[in-house]
Amino acid sequence: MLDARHRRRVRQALASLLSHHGPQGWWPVRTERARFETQTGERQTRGYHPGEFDFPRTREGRWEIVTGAVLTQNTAWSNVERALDALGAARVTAPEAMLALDPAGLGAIVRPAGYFNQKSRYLRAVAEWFMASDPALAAAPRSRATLEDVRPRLLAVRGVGPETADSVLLYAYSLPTFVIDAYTRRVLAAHGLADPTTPYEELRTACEAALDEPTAAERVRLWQESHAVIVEEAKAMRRETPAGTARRRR
DNA sequence: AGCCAGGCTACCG
DNA sequence: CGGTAGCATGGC
Repeated sequence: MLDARHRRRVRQALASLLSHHGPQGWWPVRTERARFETQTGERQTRGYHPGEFDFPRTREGRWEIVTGAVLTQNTAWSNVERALDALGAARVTAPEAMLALDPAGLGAIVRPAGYFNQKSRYLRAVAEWFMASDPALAAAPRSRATLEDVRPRLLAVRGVGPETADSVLLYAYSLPTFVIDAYTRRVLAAHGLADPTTPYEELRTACEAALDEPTAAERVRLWQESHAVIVEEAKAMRRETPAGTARRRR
């Protein structure tokens, strides 16, 4: 997995996925994209911004990514959208607004995303982190040093594990870290590139080594797009072999 | 009718 | 360390 030949195969597989699926424009930031649409008159749904890498542009957008990253834990994105809609309808779109509610009240709003008792507690915990950390982080250099400073402290927040942390750092703050999730493991395994049980940190450093780029900005763009096309590919794989059909052949 | 979904915590040996 | 139960809704 870590030798030069495997790194090359990972890079080739990613290049193929990138050209096959095309620009993705992750992470979807619905509120900001809506504002952008009105300004330009473009019609683009669901907040994705393919080919543009300067999102999110606002505190509200960064917080929406944090919220979505927590809500999507082991949960279909369609259910997360329902919960985000409910938060918007209730005007609970800032960390301060979530902390102003009691946990049960917040849980009632995010109910469609499932695990709502846990997730309302997680959201309140990460709201505290966000209010304390976002001002400096938004202005910090998008460097490995910034990443290594903030990542352990984000991981210390209740409800934030490695995938949630890396999604926030990569997509809300454009920091150079690679997101490993169930999709990543499935796609790598399908290409015979990694054992899906490989520990998180090991997979992350391996993917980062395989998909290195000359500059920090290019690295972040590649890693943002890579995770997005891995998700597309994994969903395509699922459509071709739905659960229950001959996954286990012989 | 089940099985599954972009995890994480707590607890066990 | 590796393994597992519990958490919950909506789609197929």
